Amino acid sequence: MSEDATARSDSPGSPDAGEVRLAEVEPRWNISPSQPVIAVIAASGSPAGALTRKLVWLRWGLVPPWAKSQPAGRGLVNARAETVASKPSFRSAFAARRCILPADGFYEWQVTEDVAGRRTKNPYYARAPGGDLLALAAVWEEPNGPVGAPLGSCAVITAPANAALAQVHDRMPVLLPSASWARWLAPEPLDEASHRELLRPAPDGLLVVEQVSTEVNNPRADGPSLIRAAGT
DNA sequence: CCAGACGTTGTT
DNA sequence: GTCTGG
DNA sequence: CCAGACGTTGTT
DNA sequence: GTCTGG
Repeated sequence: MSEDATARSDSPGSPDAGEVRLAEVEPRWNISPSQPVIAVIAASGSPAGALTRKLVWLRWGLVPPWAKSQPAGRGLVNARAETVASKPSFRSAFAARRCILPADGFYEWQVTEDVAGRRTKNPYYARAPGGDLLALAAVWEEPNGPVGAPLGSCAVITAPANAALAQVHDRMPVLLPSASWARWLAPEPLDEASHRELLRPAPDGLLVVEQVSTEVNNPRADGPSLIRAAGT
């Protein structure tokens, strides 16, 4: 699966790499792993009970804190809601560095086999019916190496697909309702009850899911036409 | 004890 | 850093 | 996530 | 098949 979200994203400038300057953000329609995404995190030093937030650029593909630097691969793109609290790669991030990736929607791929046994990958775009931004739950890490990796990194948390998406794929990103944003972003461990309450599949009816052109299968393709429903 | 993995998705 | 496997 | 590349010595 | 790049 992939949360190739249509967050508004662009390459950060060298100075202030992690700082988001909204006026310079360009819209994106095909964000894939390894690329910068905009994340909402708790501002450091915000007092408990008076959380302040800030926007930062993170690279999609979490690099665990014990890794010396950016690994060869793409990093850890997803973390399962069922295991994110205990896996060594995510445990510390889940305890102290939860974040939200704002996105207008996300893609999921339906893999099917035709009669000849060939696999086809058909993309679907999921979004809120009213056009509201979605809040994708994620965890993040600070950059590890001394120099060379200016951005932090993040992994999207997934849960079992809800009914709206189950026909397309068996997993989906965890989507957080606004009422839970503050609790999710607070930089301290989540109690077990909150963990179970927040990290579950989105309610059915939250999303409209439409098939889109396989044009989006090319990671270099971008533009508003990618989210146009197929056949329209 | 030390060495080596540490993640997911999807595919076989 | 921490857990798992040998 | 998907798409596309994947390699070196030595020869033309 | 597997890795890299986007």
